[in-house]
Amino acid sequence: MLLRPSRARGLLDGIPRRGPPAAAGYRAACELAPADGDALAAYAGMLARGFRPDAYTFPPLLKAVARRGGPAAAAPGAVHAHVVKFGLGHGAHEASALVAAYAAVGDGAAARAALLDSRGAPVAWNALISGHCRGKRFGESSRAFADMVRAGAAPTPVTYVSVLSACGKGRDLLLGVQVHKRVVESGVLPDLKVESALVGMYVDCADIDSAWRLFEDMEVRNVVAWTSLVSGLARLGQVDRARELFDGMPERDAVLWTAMIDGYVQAARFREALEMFREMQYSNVTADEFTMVSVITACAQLGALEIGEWVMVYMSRQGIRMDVFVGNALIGMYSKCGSVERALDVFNGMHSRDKFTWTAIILGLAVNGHGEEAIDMFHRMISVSEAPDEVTFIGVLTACTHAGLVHKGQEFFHSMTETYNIAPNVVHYGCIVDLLGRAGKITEALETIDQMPMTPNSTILGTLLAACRVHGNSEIGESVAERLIALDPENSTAYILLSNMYAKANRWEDVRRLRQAIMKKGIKKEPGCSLIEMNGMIHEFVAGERSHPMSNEIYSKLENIIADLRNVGYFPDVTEVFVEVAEEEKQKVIYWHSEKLAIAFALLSSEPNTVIRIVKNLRMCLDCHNAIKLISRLYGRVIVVRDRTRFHHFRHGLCSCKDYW
DNA sequence: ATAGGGTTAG
Repeated sequence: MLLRPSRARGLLDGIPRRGPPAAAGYRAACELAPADGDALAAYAGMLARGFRPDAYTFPPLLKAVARRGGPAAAAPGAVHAHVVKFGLGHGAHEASALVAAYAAVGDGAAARAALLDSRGAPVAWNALISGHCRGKRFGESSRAFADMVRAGAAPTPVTYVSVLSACGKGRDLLLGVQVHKRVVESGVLPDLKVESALVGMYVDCADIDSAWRLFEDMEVRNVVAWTSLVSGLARLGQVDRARELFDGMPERDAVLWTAMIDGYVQAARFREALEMFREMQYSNVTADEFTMVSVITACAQLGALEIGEWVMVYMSRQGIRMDVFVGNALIGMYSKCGSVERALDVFNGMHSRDKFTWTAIILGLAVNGHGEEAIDMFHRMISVSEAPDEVTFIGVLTACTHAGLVHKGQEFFHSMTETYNIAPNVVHYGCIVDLLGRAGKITEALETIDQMPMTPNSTILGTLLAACRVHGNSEIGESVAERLIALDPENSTAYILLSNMYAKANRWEDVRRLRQAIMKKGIKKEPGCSLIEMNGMIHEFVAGERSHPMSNEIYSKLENIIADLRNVGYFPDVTEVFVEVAEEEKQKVIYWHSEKLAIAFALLSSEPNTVIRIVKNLRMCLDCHNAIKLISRLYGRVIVVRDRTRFHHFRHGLCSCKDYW
């Protein structure tokens, strides 16, 4: 028996306090719906008022504690001390909850000890299996199952559900098939829950055919099985098939709706995801935290800040908790909408944070040009003993790039292996190439690529090529472009960057030659596309297109804007025009770039002085960058453009990227 | 008490 009174005291001392006052929307959401940390607060309050815990007190408390993870991992021990202190250590409910909590936070030994306390009750074994599964130790789950069988405990349907879930999440099809056989031999079938779990296991192991077969053989089908199939199909890239299935379903609950919404998110069909969410509300199914995560992610990708804000209101109205997942998603959304302040509000208001929270805020700060603050956040993360992972370091390295901290970035890069035992992957090397490239150290950047232990991919070569373009190093640039084209002949970025580089070096003959080669090969530039949200609607603009209902107004507004710009010295820079057309045509091509259309639309439709936020699918061209700088000054507007790789915050005629992108 | 769907990068 583990008894640690110090931990028990720690429980009462360590009750999370509320963060500093935060903006109204999410604070309402927090207050209406206590987060996990508040379960401990409620318990402490109960003791302070002199109430004694009973058999119903600890299981939910343990569940909340186990969910928190991270540095709070010691907490099950603290609750355990109280369980013993109040003489409740012998109930099967407490024992199972303890087993599950210990297993979920990764304390396998304590979990087994608690299991012994329950004298090996089947429910406690189930708790061990599912607890390990919650803690993402799937191998431990199946080991627990094997031990259970060996110990002679009788598996229940929940046992099979739990171990099948572990097989699926661990992507262990071989083991899953073995368990399936055992299920058949055991005689529990037909059992709706077990059958659904089998379907889910095959789906998770990407064996959709087996999943289908099982599903079709089920005499009675429930929402769980349907849901597994829907999300499985979506995950395998067959969203439309998932949708057909969804449409044919007799009954739809929140989980199924969420699976469908998330299916669209996974397929990068974000507008349809939001459309589904709208339909979900019409159908009077109440969304939950899971739904919100998918919806918020869709908003993030679309840069749909207004809808995102509305989602906050919806959450507080519906009493949906702002748990760690929702909070993390919100930080990502505000960051991706270019609103660091709001991202920080959410971060500060969160009761419990995990490594994803820290990583999200570090990335959010870094990518929006607050490099130094991002690095401060990293130090804070370390000081609260949250372990960084490889993604955290992408944020940290990006921060160094944006702050121009070459030496510091290299130090962090080395610390990955030396201090944190994280092997750098190609993306980390890409960050270093970006870091060096931005500082003009092109040769060192090239050396980094040639010396790294993995083969360079097209992204990292593209990063170097972009650096060559900015710094006018056409010598290295040409050879990098050649490598890039050899690696990925259809990659239009390579041609565009190379062409831009020639243009910068006034090598017009080479530009012409390259353009002809591109035409001959039939390589098409992905059309430029910009999104802007206005009054809760997402408007899409494609370069040169007139599909928007306000097109006539927009194009004439654009003419006025350009006339205004010319009055203050703007001259169209057509050096980066990719297509081979006459000079006047090139100007039109430039004028009708999607972000310019979106800005014209925004100037027509939005309130004065409001921030204009645009999401673009490609890298911005030099001319748009120049023009938008001027627009921000001339019209007194802050304009935030999120392009494929970075953010541009235009204000008073300047851009946060300092003209490097 | 144990059970289906979730968060960070490119």
